[in-house]
Amino acid sequence: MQGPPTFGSAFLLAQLGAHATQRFAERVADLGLTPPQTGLLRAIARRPGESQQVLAAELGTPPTRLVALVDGLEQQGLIERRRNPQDRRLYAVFLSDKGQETMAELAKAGAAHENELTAALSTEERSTLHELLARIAADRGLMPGVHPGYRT
Amino acid sequence: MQGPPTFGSAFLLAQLGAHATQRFAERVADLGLTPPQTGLLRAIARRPGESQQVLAAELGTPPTRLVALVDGLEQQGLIERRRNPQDRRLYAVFLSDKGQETMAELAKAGAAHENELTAALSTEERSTLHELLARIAADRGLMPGVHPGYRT
DNA sequence: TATTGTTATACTCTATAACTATA
DNA sequence: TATAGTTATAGAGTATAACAATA
Repeated sequence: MQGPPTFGSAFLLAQLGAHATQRFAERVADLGLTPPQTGLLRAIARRPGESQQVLAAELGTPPTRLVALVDGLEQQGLIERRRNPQDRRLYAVFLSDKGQETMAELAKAGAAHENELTAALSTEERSTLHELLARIAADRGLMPGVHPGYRT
Repeated sequence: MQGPPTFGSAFLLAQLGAHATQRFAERVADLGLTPPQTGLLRAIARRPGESQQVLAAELGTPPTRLVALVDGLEQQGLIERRRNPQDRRLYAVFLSDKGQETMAELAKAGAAHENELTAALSTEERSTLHELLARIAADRGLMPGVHPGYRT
């Protein structure tokens, strides 16, 4: 008998997703970061100079939550808040040089994480997996690169 | 250029895993349950009459956390605590008739969840995905059916 | 003295609402 | 009056430690 497996792909996705999140958290903790902070850092790197409101909207998180995240990154000297002279209510958020370096380290950590997680698969199987996962993510309406953990 | 994709399979797994968890939580909320409660209910169905200590060990969660979970299921009349006459410190935990019915509804919800999540894939692609995910889960040392969310 | 289950407590993460300063 | 950012507060969810009953 084949039929639907006892633990289907939906459960495996939830299980592996939680595992992946946990392992990633351990890796970035070595850099002094939390997973939400890394997502924000990437967003700032992609669109430097945006206001906190724009960043919050892009990540799909309440602006209040962003304050603490930005605070943490700023205290570590990874980003800079600069007042916008045209409209002094706004900050423009930028990566510092140290932030750029951290981004490079994050890329390394991400690659190591990717390799560890897919170690059981051949090169061809890895690309098959990636294609299937990307198709599901698109079908389910998930934004590329935006983790649902931010969502309101 | 091919190379490593910007958002690799590790990120897609985390993203899809969080999405799957969220959707599943919405579905079981209709049955008045939380995801951790459904995991416990399944564990009790698989091994009826075990003590809370054994159940906690099986799920990999602190025994103190199990108390609230068991309380919730008991208050809904889905399970029964029965004192063990040989050792009156222990409870033996069983599914009630209503609990059996809820298990059947959970199976239906799980199947609908599975179909929704893999809607973008053909039958053959679904089995390919399942095989690859199961291989990764085994390689990463994940227990079949045990969600890392329980882990200490 | 050890073990099962429980309660009390604290900590983390996040959201909601109220506030300030600028416009 | 409206908007950007902030602070205060409260609510989940979970872990750790202390406790009562039984062995």
